[in-house]
Amino acid sequence: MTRPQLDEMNCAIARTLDVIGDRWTGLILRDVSLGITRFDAIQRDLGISRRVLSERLATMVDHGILQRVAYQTAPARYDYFPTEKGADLGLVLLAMQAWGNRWLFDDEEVPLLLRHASCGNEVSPQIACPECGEELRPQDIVPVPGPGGVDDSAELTAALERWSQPGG
Amino acid sequence: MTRPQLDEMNCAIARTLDVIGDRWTGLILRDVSLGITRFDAIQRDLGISRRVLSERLATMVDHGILQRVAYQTAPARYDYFPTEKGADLGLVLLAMQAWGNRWLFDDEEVPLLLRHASCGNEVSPQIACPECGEELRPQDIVPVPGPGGVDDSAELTAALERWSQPGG
DNA sequence: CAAAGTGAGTTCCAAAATGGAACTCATAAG
DNA sequence: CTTATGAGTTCCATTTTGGAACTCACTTTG
Repeated sequence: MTRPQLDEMNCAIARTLDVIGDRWTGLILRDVSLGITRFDAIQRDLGISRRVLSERLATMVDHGILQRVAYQTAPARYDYFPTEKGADLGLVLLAMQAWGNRWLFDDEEVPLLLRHASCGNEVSPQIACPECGEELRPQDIVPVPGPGGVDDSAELTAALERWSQPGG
Repeated sequence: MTRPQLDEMNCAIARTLDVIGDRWTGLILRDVSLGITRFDAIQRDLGISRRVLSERLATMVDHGILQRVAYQTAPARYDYFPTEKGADLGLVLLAMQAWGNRWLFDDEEVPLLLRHASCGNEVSPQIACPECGEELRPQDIVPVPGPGGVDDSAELTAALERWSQPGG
């Protein structure tokens, strides 16, 4: 086993990390979403090695989160755009940005704010419960086994049982 | 420059990725949050190399997202718990889980659902605008420069200008 | 009392991933 | 004819990783 087989783990977080769990993929997606869509522009903006950028773009296309669109032929030149699947990762990026703004910058040093286009307000996104509308804090959430059954490790099984105990 | 200096980039996502941007940190935090709090238990659950786990736990403590608490001395043995800063990363993990459940599993194969404790419903978290309450989709958000000024790359400056143009 | 088990690491090596610079190839611009 | 642009690829030295074995301080089992 060379890289860990995260994509075969029975866990949505593990499989998601198989797609975006490295230092560059998230930043490439950010650039592409902001409109920095070409190889050289991304390379200059991030300072990433061309070798790694080339390989990352290819796996992102493989994973279906980016699409590669020629804007000219002879010589072939390309833009990269997020697919729907890739754009949907925007929520993950937003959550990272909100966390980074809160914990890694002083208030007056925050480099980029997020504005909700339809209401015009600056926002630090909160996750809300789509059922009751309340703010959803991580500590308000309990994990419950899904329909996919649980062929989990002994450790996880034990941990999940602890959640369903009274004191959980 | 050995590792890329993401933590010095003027970008909240980059700095956040400096903290959690690898294949293991998110999963370790998941385990610890679920109640798998000890070295050997995490190692068995994830199948991570002991060498890497040891190093990751140390940097997570350095970054202030985990705390290491002795539950016995002689020999010293430890639990790891999320700090407030670490627990706050839960939103990022929730967003990853929601994305993974949606895009990487068939409906009937989803291994773990999330239940909102106070309302009892299963949820796939949505990000909501705290100002107007509407669901916040990534495409509804425009980036605007924050108080920290922008000593950005030419690429990013150009991209941000494009956002504020009519067609943006 | 000896042997085996538990828990949290550390040490070592081979294999894989990375950064960075130089190179390629096609075409356009001066 | 020289330089520039854009999207890569090739090569090498350095880092990071996986994995197995080892350590050290007890505790439990027989």
